[in-house]
Amino acid sequence: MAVTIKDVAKVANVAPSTVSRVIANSPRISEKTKRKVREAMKELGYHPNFIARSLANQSTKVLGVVMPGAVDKTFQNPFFPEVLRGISTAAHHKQYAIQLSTGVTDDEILDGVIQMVQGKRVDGIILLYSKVEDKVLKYLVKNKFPFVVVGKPFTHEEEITHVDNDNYRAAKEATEHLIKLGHHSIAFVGGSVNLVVTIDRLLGYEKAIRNVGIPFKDEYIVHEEFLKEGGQEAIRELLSLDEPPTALVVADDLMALGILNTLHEMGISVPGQISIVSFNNLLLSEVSRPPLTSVDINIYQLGFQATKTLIDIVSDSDEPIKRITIPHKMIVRQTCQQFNKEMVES
Amino acid sequence: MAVTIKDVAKVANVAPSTVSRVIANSPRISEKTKRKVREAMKELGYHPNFIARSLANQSTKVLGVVMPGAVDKTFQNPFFPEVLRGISTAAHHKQYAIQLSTGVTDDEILDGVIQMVQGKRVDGIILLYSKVEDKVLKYLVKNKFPFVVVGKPFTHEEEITHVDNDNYRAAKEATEHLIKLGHHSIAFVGGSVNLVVTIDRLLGYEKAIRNVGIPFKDEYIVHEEFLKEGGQEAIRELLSLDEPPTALVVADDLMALGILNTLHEMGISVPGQISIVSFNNLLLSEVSRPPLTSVDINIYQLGFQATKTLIDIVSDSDEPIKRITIPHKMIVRQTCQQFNKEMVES
DNA sequence: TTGTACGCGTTATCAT
DNA sequence: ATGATAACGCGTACAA
Repeated sequence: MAVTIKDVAKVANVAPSTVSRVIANSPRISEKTKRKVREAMKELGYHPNFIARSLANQSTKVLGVVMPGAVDKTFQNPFFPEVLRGISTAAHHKQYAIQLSTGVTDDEILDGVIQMVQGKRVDGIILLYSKVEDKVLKYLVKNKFPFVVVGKPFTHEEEITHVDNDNYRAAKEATEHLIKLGHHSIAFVGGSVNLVVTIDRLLGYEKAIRNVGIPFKDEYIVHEEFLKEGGQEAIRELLSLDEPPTALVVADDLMALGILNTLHEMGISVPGQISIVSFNNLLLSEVSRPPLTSVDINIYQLGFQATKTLIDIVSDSDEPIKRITIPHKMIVRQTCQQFNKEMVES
Repeated sequence: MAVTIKDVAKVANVAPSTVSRVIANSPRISEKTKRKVREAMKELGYHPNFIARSLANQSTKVLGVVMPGAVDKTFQNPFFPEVLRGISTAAHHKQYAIQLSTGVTDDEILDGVIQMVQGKRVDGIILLYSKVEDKVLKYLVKNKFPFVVVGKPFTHEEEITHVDNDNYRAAKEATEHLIKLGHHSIAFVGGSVNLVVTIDRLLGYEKAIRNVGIPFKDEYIVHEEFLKEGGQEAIRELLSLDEPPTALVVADDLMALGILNTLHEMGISVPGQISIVSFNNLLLSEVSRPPLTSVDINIYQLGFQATKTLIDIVSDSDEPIKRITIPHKMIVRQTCQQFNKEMVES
């Protein structure tokens, strides 16, 4: 059996409670006994038992992180390691541990969350996605369990603490970038329509084109998963239109990569014949060919701030609701080019 | 305060211990009382408190996962989400939760592990990397704490349960593939020399070339981080040699991607002038240009089996030491080509 | 300043 | 088949 607070107490000739107070560094303990106790702790190699502490405290110092459905490939998106890095850093900083929850179906995920919450395994939860009509989110609100979402809640935005980019503006700017280059036929290739981020970016795109009098065409809107396989289908559909687009706003770098590939196979040059701007600025956007013009959304900060905020919430229950916006920045590389006539004629 | 076992006991008119037995589905409880108790549980919305259970059981039903140093970009390698997916699935399956540990420096990582172990936060640990002289590994062995490593331990291989590919053979086969295509000048671009996987693959490479009488040249061995920035340097060095290689064995797809890019910038065609075979078969190897010939190491299985094994170990302490080898498979795409004279003459 | 005693929610042992 | 009771290791109100 491991060494406990009682063993330390015996060696130091004090009561267990005194040892406990030394651990908490209570000011009501004399320096002398503190030293004595600390020596005993070191001598015995004492380490506090977190489980016991949690039970006594009703607090675990653990944060739950809920990932979206790990439907095989979605998960390979480097977005996740990157948020995790931000989360880890912030958590580690405040001595919190991270518990991960995944599942392939929505019910499995909800199940995991219920385990975490009801089982009192975690003090708070970080939701790594935001979609319409999400059961997990509903469950958390209903049970008044502390949580933050990375992304923007679909409804009750003002009542839920969340950390997000201004995706509306980001997409608007990205689209305007293309417009400034002379493009008029701009298509939008987004991820799942259930994701709020897709909705926001679509709205930003729409605003930008409407602002300059370009009509919004349904045929120019393609929704696919945030993945490369999706990209291939999407692009083929678009190019078969009577008036094919000369530029694309793509919701994710990985998807853009797939599109780049498809275009290459079709013998269409980027940015020669089609310009592309995408989102996330993943590592791989630098090494794609050509390197992607991509909106950096500061994924690390998304995770970091979400965690920091959640810790504030769990450690002070009347922390106000916050809406934190992480700045984005368009990184111009080589997938965009001035519009010219040959594009459509080729 | 949440509903406890006692509340249920009262409602069902039984003792708390009986409720506990019903939860464990003890055969020594009559079906009648079981029904009664279960009804009470449902009525009150009872959920067992995992923390309390852990304290009583001395077991948490949590597995710790230790990632390598999150030195900014290394982490973006999709390898990690993919192992995590395997780990999650296996863990979920057996009702285990996953606790993540990261840190940027080695000491920070060790620190996290010590917290997990001494704090009794986890029942066992999965090490997601294997490098020479690893303090974490040493710590775990010294404390006889249950763990498995994904990869091959540098020493005491027979005494440590681990799940790995046969990287030696995989690299040997990859190299032989190039040899069969007529290549004689084959370079090896590996990741950090401290990683055992790098060492194994290098040995496999060496064996393959020695087998056919090709001398091993130091100048043909380049070590860089498993990253794309690294790739760029590596390739420049190689091509400045008197007798530049006509083929490359590259330790990671992400790195290969960087190399592909660099070569393109230098006006060197792949596979026209240089052939490449790399490892991991990440999603992105399909969408690179040209698509990468890559050895699929079945990352998901690596995580899945490691977790399954670890659970076996923690639930039955005299489980024997195991060495599990996950099969690999070379996926031939378009980065390799028959050697011909023009390659060197161009 | 320090010690005593109880509670946190379970499980397990020993009775009955 | 079930109930009392004592752990598990720690925190804390209350007492001294």
